[in-house]
Amino acid sequence: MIVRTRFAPSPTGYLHVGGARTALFNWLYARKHGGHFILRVEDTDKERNTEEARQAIFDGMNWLGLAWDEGPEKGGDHGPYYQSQRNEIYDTYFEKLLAADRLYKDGDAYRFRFDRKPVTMNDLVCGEVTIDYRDASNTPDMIVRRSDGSYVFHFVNVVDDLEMKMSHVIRGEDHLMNTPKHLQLIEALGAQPPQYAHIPLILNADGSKMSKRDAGAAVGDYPRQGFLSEAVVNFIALLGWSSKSDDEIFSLTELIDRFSLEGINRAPGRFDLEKCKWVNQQHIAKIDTAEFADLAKPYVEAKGLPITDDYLTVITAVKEKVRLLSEVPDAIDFLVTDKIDYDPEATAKAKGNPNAAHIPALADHMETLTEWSADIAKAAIGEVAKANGAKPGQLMFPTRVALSGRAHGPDLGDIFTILGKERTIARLKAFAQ
RNA sequence: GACCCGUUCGUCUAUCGGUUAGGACUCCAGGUUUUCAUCCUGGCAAGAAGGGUUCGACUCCCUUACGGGUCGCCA
Repeated sequence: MIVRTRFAPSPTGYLHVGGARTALFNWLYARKHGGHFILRVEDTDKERNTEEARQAIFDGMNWLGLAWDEGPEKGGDHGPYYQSQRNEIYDTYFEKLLAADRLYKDGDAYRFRFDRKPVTMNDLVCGEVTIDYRDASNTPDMIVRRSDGSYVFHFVNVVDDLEMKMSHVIRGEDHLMNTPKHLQLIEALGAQPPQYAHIPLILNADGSKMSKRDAGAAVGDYPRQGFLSEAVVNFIALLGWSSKSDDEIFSLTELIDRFSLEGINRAPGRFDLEKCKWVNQQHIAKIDTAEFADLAKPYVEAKGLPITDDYLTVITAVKEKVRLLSEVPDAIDFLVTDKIDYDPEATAKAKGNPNAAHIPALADHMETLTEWSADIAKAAIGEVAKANGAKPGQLMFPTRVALSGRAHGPDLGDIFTILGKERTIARLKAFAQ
């Protein structure tokens, strides 16, 4: 059997992390088993569909790196991949149900007559679940065709999964109660159902239901916030799935290698932005400097900062200091421009430090230097400190604040190297004033 | 309300009857870094409650509580 999975969003809003994770799990499962991953657009709700939403979903999928083997912009043997273009196919299946005497009119609409019996599904995540369809009050016959002649979700979704030869349907738990309906439809059509796996939903940090407006909900916000796509993929994979090992940082290919449906959890998970940032930091640490420099460049330019000749050196100095790409501009601004925002708290602390009194002496000493390097400049601190009966380390904090205006930042040696002798001395003198 | 799924540190999770209940994020304390960060070490912190079954239960069963989902001519 060839594994075929799909992601079937309706273009009515931006790509949500829950949807992204559903797409990811389907994609991973297909890749893991050498199968095919299909993208199908469920645009049967003409009222709510928008082109912007469709584009946002495609953009989100592309950014996450979840390429589809069949679908819009790609083609395939089971198209068209927009449900709005598949009406003739649905008509055929509708006729089949009609011929089987499973439909009856309700006004101008058509309802599907359920078999009044217990329906058991064998979910790959939830296990055996039985819904008793003898209780009609709980399971009223469902509309499959509206009075305007259009078909509803349950019907087209089932027809397409059959027509597109899906082997596995991995979807959100919000569909669990829909599955027996779909099973009934498939049985009435005399077809074999795919295997189902229902994954738990994603909640906000406080346990409330995550909606489109909540922080972290829209995949489209992540690039803007400075997340690496692979980190986001890594994080959402970990929300509701476990590799059953102590490892947590995975590349896309490592995820494919480790993924299995057995590792999916049953309880809904809460979205923890702090951990997501930590995962991002770990991924930043893993990529090489040149790639990091390229990724950070748009953020630097967006803030109006110049890309200096020594940009790579500057970037190297802060690579381990940031968790998000968007933090890069603030981390390097004092290195690539001469405008320094002196943090009041750090400045007060530095000025209050008795060793700050030696800053002018340090500047004077540095002016006598004929050569300049990180080591030479650091040695200068050592000498000035010793001459004044202080430890070198004690002079480093005031120096750091004098040069950067803040308490945290790159290695002092890196700062010396990037600023050079003249700018270093100028800043020391300015600070001492 | 009915039906379905679930419940291990604050959060994400490991454990598939026998463990001092392990790891990660966060937080705290040390150490490395002459500075910042990284990093390393240590610490705080959990089986919702009550009944069973069993020599033995976080693990299996029941009840209750709590959380989530579904009950559309939305998807």
